[in-house]
Amino acid sequence: MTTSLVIGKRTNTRETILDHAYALARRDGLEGLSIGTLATDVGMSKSGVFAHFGSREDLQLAVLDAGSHRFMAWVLLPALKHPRGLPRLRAIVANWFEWGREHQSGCVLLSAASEYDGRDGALHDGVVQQQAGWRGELQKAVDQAVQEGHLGAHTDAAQLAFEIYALMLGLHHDAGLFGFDEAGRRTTAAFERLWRSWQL
Amino acid sequence: MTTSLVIGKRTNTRETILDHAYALARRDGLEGLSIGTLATDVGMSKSGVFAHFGSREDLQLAVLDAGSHRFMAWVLLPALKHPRGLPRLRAIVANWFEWGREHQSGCVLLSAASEYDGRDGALHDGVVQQQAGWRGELQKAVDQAVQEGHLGAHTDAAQLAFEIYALMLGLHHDAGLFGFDEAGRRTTAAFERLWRSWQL
DNA sequence: AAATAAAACGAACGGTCGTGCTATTTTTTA
DNA sequence: TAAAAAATAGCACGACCGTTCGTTTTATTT
Repeated sequence: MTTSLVIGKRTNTRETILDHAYALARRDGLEGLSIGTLATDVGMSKSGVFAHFGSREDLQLAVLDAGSHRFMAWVLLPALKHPRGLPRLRAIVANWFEWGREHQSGCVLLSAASEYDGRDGALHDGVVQQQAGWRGELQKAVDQAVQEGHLGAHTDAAQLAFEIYALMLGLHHDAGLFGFDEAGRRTTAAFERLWRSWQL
Repeated sequence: MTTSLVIGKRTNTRETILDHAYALARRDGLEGLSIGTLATDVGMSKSGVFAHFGSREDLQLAVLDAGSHRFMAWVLLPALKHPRGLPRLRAIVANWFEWGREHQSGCVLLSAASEYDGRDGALHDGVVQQQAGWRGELQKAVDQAVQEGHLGAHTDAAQLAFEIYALMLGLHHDAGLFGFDEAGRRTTAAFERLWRSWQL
């Protein structure tokens, strides 16, 4: 009677652990994530959880990776159904905005960026790689909008990507401290001005 | 033979401790600040340091306050020598930019904002109060620029303050991850566009 | 059903954490 | 200079940290 899921038990509980770890890291950051708390939360023993990752750092890296995948699945993938150019770019921003609403009580990727920007090590490298990758995707979307003629041919894609990112940082910041509603209004207004100023 | 500094020994060493604590918190955040490490760093016993604050939370609050004062002394105060309006506003931004250069390896206020935005307690309240206060100062400077006729009368001061803040978040973010030089260029370019678009 | 492999547990390790407490040293006051 | 007060050190506490290891349970294979 071999039920034998193709995924295997190991992969399965590992996924469960990562779910809980991701949730905990949203509140306390990757640096605040402890194996003991995580084990209690997931209903396992400390050593049982530990065995799945081999070290705390590997756990943190796995959570970072999980966060990256979730972000892409939420923000980038759905936007690919929209036509290349400005429609897709605006879809990315809209999805990102909703991601911000969902994660106003803490985003793993963003807190990781500020936790590890100053030091070195595997986590720093992972964060830089993740951030550079996402910035690249964003820049690519801008580039396509230029190619499609939706933005001026002289547009500096890296510059616009930076400004888009800065506005989303403003959204997360203000949403976390002062509430999402007002932060969302300000961000929306800023984006309207942004599109207008780059379309000419 | 009473040398008797007016400041008193207590205030004096407390200031020394806060200096070291501030430096440590720049790298590890307020949450990563530990009394043992701090005591070693300042060359005192753990309990000796502890006695100056009564609790770790009070120490963290004191460091937050110290950071706030340093920021104001660096960014706002020197700008007050410039004439009200756009000159002073631009001076604020310029000083803030230089503050960013100096603090690219971690800013206590900014990391505190992302550390405590999600939870509650005295530190959360302190961070919100500090951030709201600074945003208020920024908004006031914008308001004055409107009154002086340097910005259009229809200018939404809170909106412009938000966008200025967002760009500085972008600067800190990119400087920490990708280096200050490119981040500084992008931020400068973004500000040029920003001033132009609000001056009309 | 028996043998084998995988997974989770439980206890313990050396460390560090924040925090009390009492003693000792240093500074200030008289 | 002696007495009073303030500042610091030293030590211990319970709790939690990441990690290791041997045992026990669970799942897979023969």
